[in-house]
Amino acid sequence: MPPESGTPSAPGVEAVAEQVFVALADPSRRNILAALAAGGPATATDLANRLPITRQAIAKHLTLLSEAGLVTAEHGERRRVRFRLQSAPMQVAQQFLAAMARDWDTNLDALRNHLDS
Amino acid sequence: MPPESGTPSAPGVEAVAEQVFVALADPSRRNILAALAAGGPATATDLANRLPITRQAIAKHLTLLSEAGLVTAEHGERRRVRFRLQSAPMQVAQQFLAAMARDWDTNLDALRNHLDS
DNA sequence: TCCGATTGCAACCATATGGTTGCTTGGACT
DNA sequence: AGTCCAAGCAACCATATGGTTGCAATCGGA
Repeated sequence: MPPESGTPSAPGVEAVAEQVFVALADPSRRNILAALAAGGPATATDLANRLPITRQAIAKHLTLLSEAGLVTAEHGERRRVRFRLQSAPMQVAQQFLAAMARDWDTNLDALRNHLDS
Repeated sequence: MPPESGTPSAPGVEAVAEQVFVALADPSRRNILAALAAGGPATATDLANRLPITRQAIAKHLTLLSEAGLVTAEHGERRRVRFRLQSAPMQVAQQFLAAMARDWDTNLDALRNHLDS
């Protein structure tokens, strides 16, 4: 049986969560996401005007964010590519965190009960 | 005004969240945490028996996890050091994720309203 | 047609990261 | 005293990562 249900090509909850964690672990990436949240969809060069790093660095981060599903690239007129935020993977990661924390506390309780017996 | 309330030496929500993201971005670190969740508090050598990496690698990961607040080191008898899970930072990171996703959707709504006007 | 602006691609660089081997330290037990 | 086992420390290595510069391709407009 496949490890996941839903869309046939679903990468798995943990895989999505890992990509989100990797993405959010970097400050520059968080800055890019914050800029997109504040100013709406934008291109790489547009972001390069507001952030202290070069356009190419931003482009690399955007491909990583795109692979993580946190942004989607929409090709518009005049060869421009606008990137839009996508909150779905973050909610997956959030569920993953919640399940992990719950698992920890559950097993801690089980350990406590074991020590009582 | 200080950026945070609560304990005077509080590192800030984003800083805690970043450390959690960094910690959880690595599979070996997640394996260590899973082993601790499954078997209860354990030492580095104990974990090295269950995981496919060396004790020293695990020790490095444990110091990182300890700095992130995800585990606490308790020194016992005969120079043993046991590591115990700590779920509090994960809940902080979870709140951070939730706030971020909410912020994204809020600003997307604001953009939509702006386009309507 | 030429120019400016924008995207994509490639090479390169410095540092961080994950992991290993090897050695020392330090008890606890015989 | 000698031995065994666990922990700490240090050097080292390969690769990943974040960032840069430079260049080619492509489009719209003067």
